[in-house]
Amino acid sequence: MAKHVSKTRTARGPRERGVDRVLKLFSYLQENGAPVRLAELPLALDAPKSTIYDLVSILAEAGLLELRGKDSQVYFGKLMHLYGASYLRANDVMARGREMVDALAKETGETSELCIRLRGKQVIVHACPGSRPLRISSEIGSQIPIPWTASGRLMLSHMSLAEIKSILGDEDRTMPNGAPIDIEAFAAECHASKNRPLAMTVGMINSFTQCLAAPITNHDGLIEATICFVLPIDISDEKRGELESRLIEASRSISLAGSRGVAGTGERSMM
Amino acid sequence: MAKHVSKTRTARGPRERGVDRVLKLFSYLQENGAPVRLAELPLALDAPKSTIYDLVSILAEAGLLELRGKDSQVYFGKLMHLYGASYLRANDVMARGREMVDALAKETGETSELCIRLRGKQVIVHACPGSRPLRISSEIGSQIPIPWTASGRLMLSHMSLAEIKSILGDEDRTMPNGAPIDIEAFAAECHASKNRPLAMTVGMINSFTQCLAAPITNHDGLIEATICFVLPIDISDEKRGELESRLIEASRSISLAGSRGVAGTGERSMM
DNA sequence: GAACATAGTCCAGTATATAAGACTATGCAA
DNA sequence: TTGCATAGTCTTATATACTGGACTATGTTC
Repeated sequence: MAKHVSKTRTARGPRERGVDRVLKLFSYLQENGAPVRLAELPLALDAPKSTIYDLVSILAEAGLLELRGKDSQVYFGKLMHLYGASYLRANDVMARGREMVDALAKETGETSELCIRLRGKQVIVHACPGSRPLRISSEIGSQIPIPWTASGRLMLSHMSLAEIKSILGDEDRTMPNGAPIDIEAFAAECHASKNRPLAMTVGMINSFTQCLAAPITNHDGLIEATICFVLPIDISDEKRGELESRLIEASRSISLAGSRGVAGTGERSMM
Repeated sequence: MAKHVSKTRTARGPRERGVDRVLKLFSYLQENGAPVRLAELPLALDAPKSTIYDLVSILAEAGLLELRGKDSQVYFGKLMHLYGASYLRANDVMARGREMVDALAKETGETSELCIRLRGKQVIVHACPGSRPLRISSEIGSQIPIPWTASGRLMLSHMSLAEIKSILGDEDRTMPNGAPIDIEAFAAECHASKNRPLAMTVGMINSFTQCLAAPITNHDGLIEATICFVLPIDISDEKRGELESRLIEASRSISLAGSRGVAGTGERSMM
């Protein structure tokens, strides 16, 4: 009894669920970053032609996708934008995070980013390039494994070892240099960053940048996102000190949980 | 052989497709405008509990929805926002439309809106309230039947009678006062507004506002959206003249089709 | 405590969505 | 023309997603 073979979403049977195909389709479009020919999708997604044509026509009719031109370029549609905007409206945290990124970049001249976590990946949802002659910029929407970043550690700091294991896919368990991570040690690092107002990565992804990150918490005190500076590695200590305190201040001001000393011990009370 | 009972998406069998349930779920969340208790959804959507719990958990895991709090409030998730932002990035027309709305509102002090069409409805995707003491504002995301607006007529101007019939649902075929519309006459009105640089509705939705709308076209010359002013009905002719020309200028500047001299009078024949 | 209400989980049967693949359509080249 | 390649449509079968409904869990009222 109770085999539960396919509890995971990754099950690969002879048939796959429509919803799952849709999720993969969205993900592929996002990854691709630009419209894709409809005829190309079945191959790209390793899915039957009939299924894809069917689903795309449903989604396009609904407005979540859009078909354009005579070669049927497929991409996200207006409805997706509308829903995305609704998300923002309901999430002061995220909306204010975006504004803060713009403000910080303008004020300090440094590249600023707003990051979230999706499963075992960190995603840049908003960024504003700094005014340095040599711009350090990352593509919006680009995803990197959580263990590669300090801000990722912040975002996992409240999770148990088991939870951390469950969200990290196989491909998220190696470092940029290819070395496999030690999960237990990694989880310990995450827990160590709990309640820290700031995290920092030096030269982890590439050798000429460092990253300062601060957590943004929602009303439940959970870390929903991080706000970051991406800096050249040779910045002066003085300058960095300034940026650090500015970032902490920023993250306090947009976080909703009472960072009022209690920090986490609150009654939950839920508005 | 070939009955095709259910070519339409509206088919109501004993079972309904997962994708369709998902679309309705999204639509309901959007309509509701705020998080909804998970337990409430099966009733609201007239769907089986098991199905909804299943789908929501998939979508939440993926990040398209988010579950919050101990009473499981459901709403759009971060991934939706990310995809919506991708849509914007790929659509200069739409992105610039939003900026223009903000600029117009600031410059003229009048309420400005960006509208699109979804099936037979017009949707406000972006708005910026004016600076009048008595603000005229509409909810972002609110939907009204196409025939109620002038900007709706613009958005249908390129469609055949048959197409117009096919996109208008039953509920889109009555006027605000309850009178049914005459489709043929309505289609003629749409066609009449083809290539017009401006459309105008006076007191159609309520008796104290008028609406000026101008089309925004994409690279294919199709009308993707409209940009509008919502004005009090008693505005002076002089002021209105100013706003009209400003709006036309704005729509020209963000439209992508070659408004290069040809500007409406060119080929294209049409009536 | 018992009685009830509200939330959420789990399981097995069957209506049907997915998938395979034949088919049509279009374009391009020899 | 024929041959080949790429796009898209349509139909049938069967693996399974959706469903109904029983079940557990939690909270509230008497």
